[in-house]
Amino acid sequence: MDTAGDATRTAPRTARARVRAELTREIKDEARRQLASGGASSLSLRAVARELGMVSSALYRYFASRDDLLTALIVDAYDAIGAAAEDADRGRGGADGGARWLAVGHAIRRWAREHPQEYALVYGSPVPGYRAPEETIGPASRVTLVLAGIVAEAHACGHLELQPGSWQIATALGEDARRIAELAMPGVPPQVVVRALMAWTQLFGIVSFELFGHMVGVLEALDDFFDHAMQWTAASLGLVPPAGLHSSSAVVT
Amino acid sequence: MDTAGDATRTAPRTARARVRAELTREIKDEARRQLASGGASSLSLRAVARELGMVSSALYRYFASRDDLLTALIVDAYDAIGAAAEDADRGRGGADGGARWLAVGHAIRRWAREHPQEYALVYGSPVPGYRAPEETIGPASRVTLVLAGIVAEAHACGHLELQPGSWQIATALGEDARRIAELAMPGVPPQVVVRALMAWTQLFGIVSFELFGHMVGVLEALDDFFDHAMQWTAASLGLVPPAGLHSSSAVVT
DNA sequence: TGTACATCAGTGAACGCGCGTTCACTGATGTAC
DNA sequence: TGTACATCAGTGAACGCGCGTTCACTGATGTAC
Repeated sequence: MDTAGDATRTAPRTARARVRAELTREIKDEARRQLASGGASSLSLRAVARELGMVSSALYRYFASRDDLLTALIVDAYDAIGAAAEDADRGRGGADGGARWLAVGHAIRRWAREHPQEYALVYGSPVPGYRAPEETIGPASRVTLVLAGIVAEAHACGHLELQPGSWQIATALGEDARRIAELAMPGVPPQVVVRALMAWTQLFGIVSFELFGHMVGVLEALDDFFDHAMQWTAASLGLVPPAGLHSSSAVVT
Repeated sequence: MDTAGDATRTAPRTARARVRAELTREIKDEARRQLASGGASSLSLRAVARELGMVSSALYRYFASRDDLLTALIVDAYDAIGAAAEDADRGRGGADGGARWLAVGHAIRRWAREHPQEYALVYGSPVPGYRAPEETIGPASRVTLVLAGIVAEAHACGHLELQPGSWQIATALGEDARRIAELAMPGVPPQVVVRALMAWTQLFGIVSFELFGHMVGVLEALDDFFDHAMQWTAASLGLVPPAGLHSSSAVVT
């Protein structure tokens, strides 16, 4: 929602700038296409240039090196998955933490299944010889902040039902939890923060196992399993009263 | 525990065969070393040969192709992680499911941290252009069977404390669970099987996030967090009475 | 509105490199009698 | 124990390929006056 003035100031002014923005996009699109059919290590500047009808050296007007192009793709992937999570959560502010948790979880999984190589680029094995620069940190945390926000808001509204049972937390872990709470889930007690971290790793653990082939021959009802796991983690976080979960068809993908 | 006759029949008889076995091992060792410093895609037959003082074509006496060598490394990695799990569980048969679960979980994580690139080879993004042949299936399931065995034996001994609360399971998921129970955890009810699948993905989800860099700047007390998560999943499986878990120092890595 | 200059995009050739795999070969090791 | 032949390991040259990156260049687009 920019003002007209801001829009014209950030939008490309000259024809040259417009063409440049367009071609930058086309290069990334073609690179993504190559990513989809062969993974990060088979992404080649020459092949991208060839496919776009350019000479390979021309790409250096747009990206300083192959690693720069890779970084742009990584940032885009983080941004895309973050946006998918934000979109799924938009307009659901406040009340029903359980429904929000399920909606965001399913949105993350859906994006991952639709973009398996981009998912692998950011959540798979690190690309050998590639060091992620700092500019990836912000986009990387978007999706995590959506999940944390759900817990934080449920807590702020007093909707978090704390689980019974005293689970002691080791000192160092407790400090981490307090730090994380301050950053992303203000006021949320350490026990819940730790449980949120478990839910976070649970979610991505399932999605990664699915996409990386470890469920083949093991599980077939992948949708059901994921939904079940999301309901379980929602309950373990206190986003939902444990007795209230019976049907797995509450949220349909 | 072979008989002497079997041993002599399977052991290399001639000098040639002994040298061949030795060199095969050396090739894989060197390949592993290259894996450790650059990932699967930077594994090169020529570089391996160079390092061993051979000519590159000589490797084709030992492995029919680069993919064949990669397959051997994958099988070895699965076998190594499976053996690590089995070793940690050896001699603990029967009684204390919680302790076994923790010991095996920590052993898996320890192996992964000591062999990050081998872990990434099997649990990270699939190697582009490489299709895992059937011979990897057996070794791949070793580690999983150890975990399943702990749950199965706890159940068989009547030590499994079923969690309260009725969690309905979708039909298709229930069928998967029954099939898995038959294969790996006979007699274990579907609810527990599903919870075991969640514990399984939770475990590898944490290890992968750790090794692939997603905990950097988030969590520092990685040991504590993993131990906490393992205790939590053990309790959720009923391997341990929920009230019995207080200290996280029960199992030391 | 028109000119002079600066900026930029894209070209094409080249550098230097490493890769997987094949093939005809030499010489050593193993086997059968 | 000794000889004749078969098997195998390793060599070295070659094929054909693709890659990232640099560089001097041409011609088009934009800017300042």
